[in-house]
Amino acid sequence: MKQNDPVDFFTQYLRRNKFRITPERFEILDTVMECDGHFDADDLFLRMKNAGSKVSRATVYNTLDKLTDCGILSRYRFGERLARYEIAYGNEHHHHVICRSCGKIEEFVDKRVDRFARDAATTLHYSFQDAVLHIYGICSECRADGEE
Amino acid sequence: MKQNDPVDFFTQYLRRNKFRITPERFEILDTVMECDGHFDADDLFLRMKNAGSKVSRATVYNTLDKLTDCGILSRYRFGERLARYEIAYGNEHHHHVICRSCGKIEEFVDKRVDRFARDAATTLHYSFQDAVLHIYGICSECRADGEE
DNA sequence: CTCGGTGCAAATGCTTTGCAATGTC
DNA sequence: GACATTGCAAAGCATTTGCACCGAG
Repeated sequence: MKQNDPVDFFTQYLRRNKFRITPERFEILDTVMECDGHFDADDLFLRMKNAGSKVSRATVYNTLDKLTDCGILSRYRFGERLARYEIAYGNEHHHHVICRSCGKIEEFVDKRVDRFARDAATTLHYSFQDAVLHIYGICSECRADGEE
Repeated sequence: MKQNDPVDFFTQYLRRNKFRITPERFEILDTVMECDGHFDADDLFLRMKNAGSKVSRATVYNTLDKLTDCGILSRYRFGERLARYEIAYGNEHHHHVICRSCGKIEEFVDKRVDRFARDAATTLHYSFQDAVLHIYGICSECRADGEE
């Protein structure tokens, strides 16, 4: 049972919202789907540019917005000014542990946190969209380095 | 039993780290302690400027860093580019529910989330510093407005 | 008296915008 | 053909930096 692919999903989203189907949008989606882990807008733009693409930064930003909007991507800010993205489509929802020293990011799944988050939203009469848990600390390698 | 005040606390932090005791730093701390809820660097700078202060933006940013560092303030980014601050000193640790429509932010306390976060950090061999849970949704007023 | 801190203005870095040209519907 | 979308360059905005002066230790 194959889940229908992100290209179809994005096409439907664009149609539903009366956005146009442009080659740039799908070129960006294709490049995005090849990323593993986190990436930022400029990573993506430069990767495309180096691969010979003509897309502009403006279009990359515009499309990243739409991909985030429809849930294909998740957007995060790990205490920085730049936005980082990650593929959400077809991946299990997870949280992040970030090392304040080297910036390394690890993931973990905790359904209980998601459930509590949903409950908290309901209690405060908010509809629930999503919950983002960031845990900050120092990873074991950095602690070892610091001991010298 | 009165807890010793933030001015003493900040003084000790500065001494301990061999930073200088300057009037600007305490002028900023005083203004910060008068804030309720969330504020950003420019809020603070303008409030001080309007009150006749001579402090510069650079000093405000520098001091906000130090106040965050020593734990008097918490710094957040609610999916925006600007950083928001809130007094942490003497307040219970809490999480936030944010309305994606009007930007309203409400707080709630959930010790279980903090405990799970600490456990996750430990499991991944990170020392634990802090955990930030942001829950996004739409508040009841905005949902009502949208129905018209 | 030394060097960290300050104010100011200019620089930076990520993101958005204005505008004329283009291509989808 | 209308008008959303594009590419480009310029603007915007939060924050940082360079530098000359100042003042805490």
